[in-house]
Amino acid sequence: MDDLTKLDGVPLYVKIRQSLRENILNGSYKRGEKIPSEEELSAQYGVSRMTLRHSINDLIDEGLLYRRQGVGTFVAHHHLARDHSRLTNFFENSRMDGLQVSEKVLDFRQIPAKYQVAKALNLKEGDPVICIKTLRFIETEPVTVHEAYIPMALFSDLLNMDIESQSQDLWGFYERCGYKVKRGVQRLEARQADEDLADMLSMQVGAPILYKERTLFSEDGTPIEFLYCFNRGDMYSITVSLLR
Amino acid sequence: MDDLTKLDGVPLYVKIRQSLRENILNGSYKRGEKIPSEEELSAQYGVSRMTLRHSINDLIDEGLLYRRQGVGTFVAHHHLARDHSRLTNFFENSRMDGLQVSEKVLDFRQIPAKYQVAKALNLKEGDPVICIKTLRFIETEPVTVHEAYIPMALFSDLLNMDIESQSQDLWGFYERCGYKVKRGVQRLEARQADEDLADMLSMQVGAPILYKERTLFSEDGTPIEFLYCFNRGDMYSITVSLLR
DNA sequence: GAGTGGTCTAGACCACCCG
DNA sequence: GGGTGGTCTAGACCACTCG
Repeated sequence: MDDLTKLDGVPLYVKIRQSLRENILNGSYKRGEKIPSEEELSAQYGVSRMTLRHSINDLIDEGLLYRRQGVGTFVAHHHLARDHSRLTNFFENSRMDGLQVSEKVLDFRQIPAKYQVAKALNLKEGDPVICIKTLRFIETEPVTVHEAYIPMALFSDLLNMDIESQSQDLWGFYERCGYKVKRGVQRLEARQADEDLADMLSMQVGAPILYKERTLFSEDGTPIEFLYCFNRGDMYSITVSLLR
Repeated sequence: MDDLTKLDGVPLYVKIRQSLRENILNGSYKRGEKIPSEEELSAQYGVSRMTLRHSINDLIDEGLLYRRQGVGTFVAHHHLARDHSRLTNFFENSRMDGLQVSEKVLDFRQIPAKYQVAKALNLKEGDPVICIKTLRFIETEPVTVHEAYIPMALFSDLLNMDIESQSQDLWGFYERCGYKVKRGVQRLEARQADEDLADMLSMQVGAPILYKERTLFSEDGTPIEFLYCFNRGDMYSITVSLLR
């Protein structure tokens, strides 16, 4: 039993979680039905009940299972698409949908932080930040103007690099600097295109824009990036899933 | 030790979690700093390490702490506002901000489900649903047209009730019927007001609308409600926080 | 090597739900 | 009363990080 852990370095609760997930997804455990009790399953997998509960807790967090005290553990009726409960980035998202995406760098330089940027990044007004402004395309159509600000104090290396090679994988760059993206807070508004935006996004002045402000944080809570994002209303929607 | 559990019925890990949370929020444990090791803390609280880890895991989920294997457990630098990572409803939200909110019922009747509604609620096209359409006001300003559909099969009781008394607490009504709101998936778009919307929301035709579609689910994954929501762009924004 | 978190055990008693 | 999940223990060994 413990041998299994040691052989491949994969914890038992991860293997059991995977096994249970397969049973749920392939229908061995049917939607709405009770799965075997924790005692039964721990005997079946040859582990202690605590270990088995670790696996089940993970699957409950994913929304695949739910518990009713004194009754049992059940398969949820509806399985939420996992993608939408997670923070993802534009290029990941679009490429998963099989779309051709590209971008053009409009601006890239160090500037002093304005009030809102400084506040979001936990800096003082005027502290140095790097501004990366890009225009993003899906299949040759311009869809998004993207204006990101990152603290110079954390990411000054970027100025010595070729921005064209980094701009499509900023999150990877952050991670290589020791700041892995873990959480984000975003605010969404409906706006209208002004002349500049209309021009860049090939739309009419006054056409709807899905406006997004977002701050990204690493696991330790350091603000990594503050972003303004202007999305063509007719080409772009945002899906999120939330817990009560 | 166990006495504590029995006296008031509050589990130890909940008490310890609360104690740790207080130490973090009042600054006894400072942002970015290491808290005592798990062994130390479990001795301090007089519990086993597994119980202590239960408390810490909860605080990590909340974003207050993070772990680094082989190093220690640390207080996160930034504490996300908890409100925004959770599904909340209009009246809760606005009243917490101290605003006067009200609503007018525009439509309330049983109809056959159209394709999109049926699909979201896991019904067949034409299955009976209840439509509740309302206009919502903040401080006498109309801000939202709200069009909810709920399965007749689950909530037929509503037809015998006074909708005016229930419409501001639909989630409470769902819960009293045995379906507690637990998860939701929403999709957001920027649109423009057509003549009807412009009229209802006292705005000009073509003005920006933050459009939202949302499906609510109970813990067991049953779809409870499907919603179309048209929000005045100049009065309404939506904030969400997400995990990577 | 010392200290830390990651995993795991083999039990135990309790609270809850249902027939 | 019997079955279920909820909580808890007192250890153990491992993997990782750092000085």
